[in-house]
Amino acid sequence: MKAQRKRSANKDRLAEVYRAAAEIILRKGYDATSINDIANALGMTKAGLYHYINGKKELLFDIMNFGLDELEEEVIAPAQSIPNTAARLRFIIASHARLVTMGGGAITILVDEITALTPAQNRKITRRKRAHFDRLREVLNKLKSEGMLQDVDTTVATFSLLGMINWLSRWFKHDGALTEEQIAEEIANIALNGLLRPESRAAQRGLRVVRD
Amino acid sequence: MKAQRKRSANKDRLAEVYRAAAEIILRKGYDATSINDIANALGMTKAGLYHYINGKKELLFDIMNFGLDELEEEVIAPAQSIPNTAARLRFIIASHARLVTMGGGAITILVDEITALTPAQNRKITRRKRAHFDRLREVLNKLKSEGMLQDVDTTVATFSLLGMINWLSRWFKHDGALTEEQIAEEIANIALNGLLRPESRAAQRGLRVVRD
DNA sequence: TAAGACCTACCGGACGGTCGGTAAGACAGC
DNA sequence: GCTGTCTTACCGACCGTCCGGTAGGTCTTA
Repeated sequence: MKAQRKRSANKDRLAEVYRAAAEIILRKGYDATSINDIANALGMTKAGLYHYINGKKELLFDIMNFGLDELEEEVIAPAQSIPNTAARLRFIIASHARLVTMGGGAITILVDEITALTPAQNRKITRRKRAHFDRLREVLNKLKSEGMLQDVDTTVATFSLLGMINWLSRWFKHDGALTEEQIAEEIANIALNGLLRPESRAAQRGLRVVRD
Repeated sequence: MKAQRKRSANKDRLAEVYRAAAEIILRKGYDATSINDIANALGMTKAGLYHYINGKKELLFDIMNFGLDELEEEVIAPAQSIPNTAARLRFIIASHARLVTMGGGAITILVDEITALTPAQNRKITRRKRAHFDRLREVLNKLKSEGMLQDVDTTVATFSLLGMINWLSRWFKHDGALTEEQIAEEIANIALNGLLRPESRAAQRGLRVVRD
């Protein structure tokens, strides 16, 4: 029964469906997006759209997997060939940021609408996300063992990196002052070098202000 | 007709309503949370809950304003009394992070469910968010004029800071390895000092890997 | 002529919200 | 201290709307 075997003729239109659905879901959120919204955006009726998809949840699940495929293809795989660890980290940050800002690539983000999935789907996506997280943290651990990392917890650092990058989709506008390329570089700089100049760090370092 | 004049007897229960609603909305998202969900969590029926609220959107709007009040009270106001700019920035980052992780404080985050609001409500929340963003960027600009900032775009830097902090709510678990206090410090360190040791930056600096 | 790509029409259910109540208490007058 | 009035804090039943999903038909293309 499952619409598994999509032929090549079909495939182009199916990609359009994914692209349109991802764009709307990203903008309005999964729950607030109706099947009709997606169908209309494609110049179709709801029933027509059901010719291509097997349900709303499965559509979301497919799009998430598509986004994760993209991430592995465009960020992880090419990063493997960069021998220097610091340079590899920079590449991962910048290219992931580019994936978020570039048209369509923003799909990676809605990987976080996991609550809308069935438990089984949720588990699969969570596992893939977890694998990506671990790979990224592994890079930081390697840097640490090479003595190149500041004294930071690599788990918190990994989450912070992903936070910076994923938050991009909330504020980035294509007609803004900076290009996708410039923003990717800026984010990599901020993450790797921090905000303060090394010689200006005395003023805040060691200072802790705690509220009770 | 509007339920404006809530007496003090009423007020405690209203706070409970907000707290319960915020907790559920934060966990499941606004659209996926039904009025019934909130009512049940309070041991009430839907109609009973409507004794306290004037509608789902207005409930969300009230909670958002509550979160922003909290942010100004616990982060912005106390920061004013810190004269050193770098120390002030560190305090803002750490205390905002604490606000996100501490119980109930996570409310700040759902300020980002703005699409669910009416246009008028949306405008008001957006204005308050914008004001906060501007205040934060102003701190960075001041640091820049004092020559203490690295060569970064302060707009991108501000968004990145907020991204790191807000993303916290997605991964922080109260029973994790680090305390709220430790995580706040870690995030402040990462943001201010970056990931790489200053003397280890040559390997990646100036290196750009671009895909086409 | 058969399959693919759509459509119109419809269903069951969930949702936000409303309505007419009511139990329990506060408070006044006698 | 009893009675009648008013208010608060809720409830059960219900309504109209919209949503995800389906059944069955029609048009097009190879």
